[in-house]
Amino acid sequence: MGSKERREREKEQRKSQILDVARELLLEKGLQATSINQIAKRSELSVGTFYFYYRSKEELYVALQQEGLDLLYGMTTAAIRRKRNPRAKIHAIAQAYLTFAEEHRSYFDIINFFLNSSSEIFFSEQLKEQVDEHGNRIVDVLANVIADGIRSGDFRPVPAKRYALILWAMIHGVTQLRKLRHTILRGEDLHKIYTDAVGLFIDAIGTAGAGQEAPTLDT
Amino acid sequence: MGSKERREREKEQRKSQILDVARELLLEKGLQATSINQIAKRSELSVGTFYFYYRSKEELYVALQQEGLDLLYGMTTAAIRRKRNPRAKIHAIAQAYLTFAEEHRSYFDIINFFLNSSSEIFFSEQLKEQVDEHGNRIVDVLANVIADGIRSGDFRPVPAKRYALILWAMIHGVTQLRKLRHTILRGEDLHKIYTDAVGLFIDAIGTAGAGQEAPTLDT
Amino acid sequence: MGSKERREREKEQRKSQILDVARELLLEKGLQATSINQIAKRSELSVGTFYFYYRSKEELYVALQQEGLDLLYGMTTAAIRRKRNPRAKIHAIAQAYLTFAEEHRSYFDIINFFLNSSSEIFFSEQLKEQVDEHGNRIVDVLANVIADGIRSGDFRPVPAKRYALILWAMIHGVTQLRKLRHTILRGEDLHKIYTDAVGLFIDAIGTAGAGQEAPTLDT
Amino acid sequence: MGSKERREREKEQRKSQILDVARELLLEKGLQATSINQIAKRSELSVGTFYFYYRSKEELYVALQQEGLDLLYGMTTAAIRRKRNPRAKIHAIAQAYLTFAEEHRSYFDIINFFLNSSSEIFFSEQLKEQVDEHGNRIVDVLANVIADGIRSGDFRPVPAKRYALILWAMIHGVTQLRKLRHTILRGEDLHKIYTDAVGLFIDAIGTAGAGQEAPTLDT
DNA sequence: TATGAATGAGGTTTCATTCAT
DNA sequence: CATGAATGAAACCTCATTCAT
Repeated sequence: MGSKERREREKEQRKSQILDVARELLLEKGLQATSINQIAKRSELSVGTFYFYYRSKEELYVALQQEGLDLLYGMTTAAIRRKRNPRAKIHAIAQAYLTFAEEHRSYFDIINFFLNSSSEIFFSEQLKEQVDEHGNRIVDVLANVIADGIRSGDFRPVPAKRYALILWAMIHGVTQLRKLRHTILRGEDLHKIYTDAVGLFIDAIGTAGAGQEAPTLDT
Repeated sequence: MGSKERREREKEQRKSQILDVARELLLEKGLQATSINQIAKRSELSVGTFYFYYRSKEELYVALQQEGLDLLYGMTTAAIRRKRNPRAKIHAIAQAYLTFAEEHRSYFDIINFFLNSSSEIFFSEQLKEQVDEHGNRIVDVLANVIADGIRSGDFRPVPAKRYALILWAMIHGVTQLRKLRHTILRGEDLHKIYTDAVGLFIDAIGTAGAGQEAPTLDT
Repeated sequence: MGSKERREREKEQRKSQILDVARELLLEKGLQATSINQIAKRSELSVGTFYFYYRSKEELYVALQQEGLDLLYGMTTAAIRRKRNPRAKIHAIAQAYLTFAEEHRSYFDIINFFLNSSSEIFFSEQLKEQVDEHGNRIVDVLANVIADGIRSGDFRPVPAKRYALILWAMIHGVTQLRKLRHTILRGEDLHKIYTDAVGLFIDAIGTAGAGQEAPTLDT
Repeated sequence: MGSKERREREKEQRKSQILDVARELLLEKGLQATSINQIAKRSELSVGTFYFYYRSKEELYVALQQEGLDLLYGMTTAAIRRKRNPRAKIHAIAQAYLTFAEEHRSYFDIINFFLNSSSEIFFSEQLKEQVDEHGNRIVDVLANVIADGIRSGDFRPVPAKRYALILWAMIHGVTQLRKLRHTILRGEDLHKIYTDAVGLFIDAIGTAGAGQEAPTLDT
C-alpha cells in the first residue's frame, strides 16, 4: 500500500539529487555556463529524465532559489533563537547572512541572479511571485526583530518593515563587495566593514539609553 | 599629419556608436539575449568590422562598464558641486545614484553583472582591474565627502574609506530592491526607503550638534 | 460469463475515449504537434496504458482514419436516404461531404494526411489497405448512385466507378480550396464554387431529357 | 567592381543548391522526416551555414514552394503555347499538371503540404500570402484560357475565374488519387480517369456546336 | 490491466569568432 | 579598413517507446 508513497519519496529524492548536482556545477562554472546537458550527464541521467523531473531550466532555477531561501531562513531563525537582546539579534542575523554567502556561494549567486534584470525577462510572473514569497519570510523575520526592539524600548519607533528592508539591502550590498576584494577592497577587511555596517544601523535606530555593551558575536 | 589624429578620432566615434547600439539592445532584450551578430546588424556594420574595433565580447562589456562608471562618476561629482553641507552632499550623491539606476538602466544592469560571480569566471583578471579602477574613483568621491565632514566636525571620526564603501553598498543594495517592487515591496514606497536609508547613514555618523536642517533634495 | 464481454466493451470504450482526446488535440495543435504524452495526459491515463490500447502512434492514426471514414460513410448514406432523384442524391452527397469537412475538421485533416506522400512512408502496407477498405465503401456509394442514374436514364452510360472517383476527387479538391479562402479565393464564394462544381458534373453526365428541376438542397 | 555582383550570384547559387538537396531528401524520406541537420550534412555545409542562407525551416519550405509553383507555371504556359483550340489548351494544361506531379513529386508534395491545415499552424500569414501569390498566377492562366474560349464561342459564358478554380481543384483532386493506386484504384487506369475528368469539364462548359474533334494529347 | 520513470537520439536554432577577399 | 560567408559545438527541449513494478 505504501508503494505509492515510497515512489513519491523517491521522486523527491531524485529531484533533490539533481539540485545538488546543479548547485555543484553552478559553483564550478557559473550560472550562464551550466547547461542542462551537463547537469544530466553528471547526474548520470539522460536529458529526457531531467525534463521528466523539471519542466524547464526556469523551473530548476526556481527550485534552487527556493531551496536557498529556505536554507537562509533556517539559518536566520536559528541565529536569533538564543539571543534575547534585539541588538544582538540583528548582529546574529547579519552574521548568518555572511556565513550563508560564504559557505553556500552557489545559493547566494542564484539569489543575486534573481535580483538582476536578466531575471525580469527570463522568468514568468508566476514563478517570480513564488520565489519572492519565500524571500518575504526572511524580511519578516527581520521586521519582527525590529518591532520587538521598538516594543522593548531598545529601538526608536521606526516603520519596522521599511527598516527591515533597509537592513537587508545593506547587508546584501556589503556582501556583494566580496567580489571586489582583490581590487577596490585592497587594504580593507571585509569583516570589519560588515560589522561596522551593522553597528551603524543599530546605532541609528537605537535609543540612547539602551544596552551599549559590546555585542557578543558568535558564528 | 593631422590625418592620423582624425583617423584616431573617427575610430573612437565608431567604437562609441557600437556602444550605443549595444546599450540599446541590452535594454531591450537583456544581456544574455544580445549577440554580436545583432549588434553588428543594427550598427549597420559587418561582424568582421565589429571585431576590428573590439577584440571580443568581453572587451565590449568592459568598455560598456567603463562608460557607465564614467557617466556615474560625472553625475556624482556634478551632484556635490553646489553643495556645501556634507550631509547635503551625501544626499545628493545618493540621489544621483538612484537617477542613474533609473535613467540608465542598461548601465546599471551591466554594473550589476560585474558584481555577480558569473563575472569572476567570465572576465580575465586584467580586465577586471581596469574596470575596478573606474569604480574606485566613485568610492573615492564618497570617501572625500566623508573625510571633509569629519574635518568640519559634521561627522564623527570614522574611517572614511570604509564608511564610503558601506554607504555605497547600502545605496546599491536599496536600488536593487527595485526588482521586487511588484512582490516584496508591495505597499512600500521605494523612494521613502531610499531617503530613510541615506538619512539613517548620516544620523549614525553625524555628530549631535551639527546642522540638522532639512536636506535640500534637488534632482 | 458476461464479464468477458463487459471487459471487451470497456476496452472499446477506453479506446474510443482516447480517440476523442486525440481528435481534440489534433484540432488544437495540428497533427505534427500532437504527441502521445500529451494525449495520455489529457486522457488522464499513463503512457503505458496508452500503449496497451494502441500498439503505436501509427495504429492510433489508422483508428482515427477509420472512425472518420465511418462517420463520413454514415453521413453519406443518410444524405441519400430520402432522395429519389439521382441528381438530387449527388447534390446531397456533396453537401454531406462539405459538412463533414467543416464540422469534423480533425477527421478531414487526417484523411488529407493519408493522401499525402508522407503517409506512403509512414504507414505499413497492411494498415494502408485497412484504411482504404473503409474509404472504398464511400466510393461505392457514389458509384451506386451513378449506376442507378444510368439505369433510370438520368445519366449517360458512363463507367460508374470511374466517374464516382472523378466526382469524389472533384469534391475533395474543391473542399481543399478552403485553405486558400483568405488569399486566392478572395472575392469568391466557396459555396458557389462548390455548387457549380457539382452542377457541372451532373450536367456532363446527365441526359438531355431528364429532370432539370432545381435540385432541392437540404442540409 | 563586379565582385559584389559575383558574390550575389554565388549566394543565389548556394541557396539553389540547398534547395536541390532539400528536394532530394524530401523525395527520399518525406517532409516530416527531413531535418535541417540532414540537409546541411548532404549539402556539405555546416548547420550554421544553412541558417545563414535561410532564416528558418519555414523559409526553406516557402522557397521550395515558390520554386515549385514557378516551375509549374512555366510548364503550364509552355503547354498552351502551341495550341489554338481552347479545348486543346485545357487538355494540355491538365496533362502538364499530371506530368508535374509525376516527375517532380517533391514539389507536388510540398504544394500538398500547404493545402493541409498543418500549414495553417506552421506558417506565418505573411509567408502564406507570398506563396499564394505564386499560386494565383497559375489559376489566372486557366481563367484566361476559359475566358478566351467564351469569347471564341467554344464555351458557355460561365464565370471564368470560378470555373478555373473548379478545374484546378478537379485536376488536383484526381492527381491525389495516385496515392490510392494500389488499393481503391485497383483495376482502374489513372490516366483514363484523368482524361475523362478533363473531358467531363470541357463537355459541361462547352457549347454544342464547337469542335468535337478528338483532342490531340501531346505530352 | 495500469503505472510512470527512463531513455537518448534527434529536433531547430544561436553563438562568438575567423579569415579569405 | 571592411566585408560577410563559414564554422560547428552547444543551447534547450521533445519524442515514441520500453519495462520493471
